[in-house]
Amino acid sequence: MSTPESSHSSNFIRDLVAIDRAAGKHGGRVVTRFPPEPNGYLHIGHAKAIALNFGIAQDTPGGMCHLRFDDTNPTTEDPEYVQAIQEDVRWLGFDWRGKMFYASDYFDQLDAFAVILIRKGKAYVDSLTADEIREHRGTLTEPGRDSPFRTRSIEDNLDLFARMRAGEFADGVHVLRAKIDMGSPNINLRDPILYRIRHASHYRTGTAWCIYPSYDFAHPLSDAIEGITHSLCTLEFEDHRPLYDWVVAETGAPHRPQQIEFARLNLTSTVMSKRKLLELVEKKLVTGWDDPRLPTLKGLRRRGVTPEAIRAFCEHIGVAKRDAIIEMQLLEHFIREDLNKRSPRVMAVLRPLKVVIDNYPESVVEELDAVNNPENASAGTRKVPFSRTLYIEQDDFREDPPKQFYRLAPGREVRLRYGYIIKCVSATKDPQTGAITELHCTYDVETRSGFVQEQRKVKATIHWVSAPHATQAAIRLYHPLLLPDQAKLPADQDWTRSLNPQSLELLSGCVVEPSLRSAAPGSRFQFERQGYFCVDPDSSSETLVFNRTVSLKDAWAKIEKTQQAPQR
RNA sequence: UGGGGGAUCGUCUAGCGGUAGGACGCCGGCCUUUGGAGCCGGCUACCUAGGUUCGAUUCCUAGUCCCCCAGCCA
Repeated sequence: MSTPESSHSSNFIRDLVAIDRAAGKHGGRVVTRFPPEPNGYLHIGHAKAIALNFGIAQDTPGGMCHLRFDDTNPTTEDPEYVQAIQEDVRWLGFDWRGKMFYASDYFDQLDAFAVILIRKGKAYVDSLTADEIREHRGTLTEPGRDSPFRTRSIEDNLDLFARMRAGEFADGVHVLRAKIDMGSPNINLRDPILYRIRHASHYRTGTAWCIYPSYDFAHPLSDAIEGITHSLCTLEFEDHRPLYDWVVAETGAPHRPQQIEFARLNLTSTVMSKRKLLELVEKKLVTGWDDPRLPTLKGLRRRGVTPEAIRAFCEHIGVAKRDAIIEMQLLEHFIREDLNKRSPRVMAVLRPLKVVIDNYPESVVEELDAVNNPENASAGTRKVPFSRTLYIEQDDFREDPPKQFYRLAPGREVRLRYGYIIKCVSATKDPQTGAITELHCTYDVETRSGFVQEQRKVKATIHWVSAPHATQAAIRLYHPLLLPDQAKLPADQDWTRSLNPQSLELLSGCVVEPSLRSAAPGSRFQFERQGYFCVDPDSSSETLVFNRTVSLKDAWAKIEKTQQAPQR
């Protein structure tokens, strides 16, 4: 039973669902739901919930997963978000198969359920102020006290609730509360609020209503109305579960869903809370909700991350009840793994250093054959122009090469990818700054790529771009949003102080091979030896703009780092 | 000090009374016209203390530590 029969690894929720199904609970049906409030954009934490809910439905014969907008708070919600959320869920590769709902569609039914509760004496209109209600609620260690209005007659409650609904009262004057137990050790059971007055226009129902149900009332009933069998949510709702069950039972709702909680996703070196994301956007600390530094799905998409990578990540991290913080490197691993298989390779020089091949004829241009993707032979080959002057990466030359540096240095040889072995003859320096401005090299005509007669080995192969054929580009490199080891600032301190001021690195004057000239926004490439990049929508016909999705693993960077770190 | 949850390699995660497995990461090697990819090998983990049992990560007891809850947010 617990052996995985699909591509999905199991987890305790899948196990519970399988057990219920085997036992014929809910008639053997499995219906889950993803219930966002349309008050913000989705992020990778939501992706975990989406993958879980839709994944279970997908893997269960006859299983369904609904998309439901929990839009019970008119003051925070916006249709822009309902659109964006649908796009994001679809982009991730999931399909609600027409089962898209809104809690606001249930306002009539919810209202009727509230009346049922009032009639049963299980709900009452409270006329305490918000402050008074808080005072009566007690504390974590002290029980609450009954409101003086708790004993109102059913008739009065019915009348008052009708007048609340009719708009006779201002915001906050009355509230409908469940009559449960003000002494409960579970604060959620101390007569929770079911309805509040809000004279606000709802983006879907307009001004038809001026009372709105709370989450604790609307959510379980929405689940029940839709016939949800397994209502999956995050851990912080664990002690709402008794209330969830109470609402479903006391209203006599026709169906009893089961709430199951799991730990939300946390990732290192980024922020996931709605509040912090919003703050970053509003204070213009990032460029918008789709800033590629953000873990929003829009941001990840713009950065070049694929939905396949996100799904693989979600699958791998599992679902459990213990709080966990997943290392960003794990996400990066799945991004690289996916991009490695699918990305065409091209050559691009991020920080160009001009190279003149002194013994190469000036007027000649050769078209060299380059492999598009060594992981995928069917991707074929392309021609890359080679000429006497070209650009290589500044990092690929060292005037005074350290140990284990295999690249170019005075008197040293290196292979130009798909081309010749060249030897560095001299380096020209800026007399002012001492910076290397130009390299002079010679090439060995015998060593052209593909010529078999000579099998000379060199330690390194470097990428390059022919100078006269180069296409200009701007490239954006992204670094962690947060400074390392700053995750735990004192709570009273401004968290934005832990932001990495260098999270965005803008490179201009980059050069890329000419095959990229007309690359479309969104297209992804591996820049050989550098990383995975995608064309940003900011690209224009004049300037190509690339985002680095993720770097390639860099063995030399590691060596260099350990060389610099003195032994202890 | 109320209630609800949770503790397994550095980080995630499996385990359901019978040699603690996998992934990421890290270290080393092989291979390589990407210091990429791939391949091979290695890496001080069951919170503590008792108990039950032939045998405990698993069951029991008592602790310890961590997370959540006092919105008319979700």
